[in-house]
Amino acid sequence: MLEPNTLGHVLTRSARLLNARVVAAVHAEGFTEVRDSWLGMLRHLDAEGVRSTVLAERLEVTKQAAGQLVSELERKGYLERIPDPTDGRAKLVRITERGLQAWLAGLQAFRALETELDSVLGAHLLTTLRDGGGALLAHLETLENH
Amino acid sequence: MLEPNTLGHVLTRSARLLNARVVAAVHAEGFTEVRDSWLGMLRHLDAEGVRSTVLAERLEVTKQAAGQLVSELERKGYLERIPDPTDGRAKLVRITERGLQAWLAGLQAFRALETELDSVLGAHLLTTLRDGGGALLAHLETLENH
DNA sequence: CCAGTTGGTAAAGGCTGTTTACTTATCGCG
DNA sequence: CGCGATAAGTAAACAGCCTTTACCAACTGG
Repeated sequence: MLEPNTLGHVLTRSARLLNARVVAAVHAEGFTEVRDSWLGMLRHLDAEGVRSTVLAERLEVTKQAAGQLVSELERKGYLERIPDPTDGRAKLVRITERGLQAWLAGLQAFRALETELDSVLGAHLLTTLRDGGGALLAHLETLENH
Repeated sequence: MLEPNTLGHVLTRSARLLNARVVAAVHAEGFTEVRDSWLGMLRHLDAEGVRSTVLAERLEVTKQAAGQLVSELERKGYLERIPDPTDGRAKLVRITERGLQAWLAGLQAFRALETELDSVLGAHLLTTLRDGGGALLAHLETLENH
C-alpha cells in the first residue's frame, strides 16, 4: 500500500543477505558454529586484547550483552579472556588462532563477493554505497544526539 | 582489526536509525505502542485485505511469525481479521482506521526526514542509495536462488 | 582512608523469530 | 463422488539476542 519506506527496507535486506553470504562461506570452511552476530564483535578486536566494556561501547549494547557474546565465543574456542595486567578487575578479550582462521575465511569470502559484485554491477557501485551510506549514517548519528 | 565488512555495518546501522526515527515520530503522534517490526508488516497491506500466509511470504518469515505479529497488531487495534469469502480456511488481514492513521503519521515522518536529508546531503544521495541498494539487493537475491 | 567510580558477573525476562506438530478446509483427479 | 495431497492457520516450546535490575570487587582522587 502507499509506497513505503523502501530505503529502509532495501538497506536492511541487502545488509542481511550480505552478512548471510559471508557467514555461509565461513561455514563452508568448516567453522559451522559461526553466526551473524559474531561479525559485529570480531570487527572490534585487535591483537593486544580489548576489554569487554570497550566492546560494549563500540557495539552500542550493554556490557552484559557484550559479556554474553564473548562468553559464547569463548566456549566455542574463538576468543579467550586474559587478565588485564594494568587493572585487577579487568580482563582482555583476545582472538584465538581458531578465531583468527575463521575471521580470515570470512574476510576472504567478503573480498571475493566484493569483486564479483563489482564485476557485475560496476566497480563504482559498492564504493558509492559505502561512501553514501557512510554520509547518511554520519548525519543520522548527529540527529540522534539531538 | 583488519578492516572489516564495513559495508554491511553501514547498511545495517543506517537502516536501524532510519526506522527508529520514523517510529519515534509516530510515537510523538500518540501511537506509543508502535514498534519497529510493524513497519515491515504494514508495508505489505492493502485495502482489500491480505492473507497472513501472503504476508509471511513477503516478509520472508514463517507463517507462524506473521500470524503472531498480526495477532499483536490486532489486539492493539491496528489490524483486523475478516473471513475470506473465497476460502473457508483463510482470513484476510486488513488495516483499521486507527492503523491507517498511524501508518500515515509514519509516512509523513519519513517524507519529512527524506526532505531534510536531501537538503543536507544533496538531493541525489538518497536516490543513489535507493537505486544502488536496489541493484545490489536484486543481484544478491539472484545469488540466493543458486 | 574511604566515598565514588569502573569492570565485570548473575538472574530474570522481553521481543522476535524458528521448529515441530497438529486441525481444518480446499482442490485435483480417477 | 470420494480420497489423497496440499494449503491456511493455530499452538506450544524454545533459540538468539538483547535489556533491566542487582550485585561484587578493584581502582582512584581528594
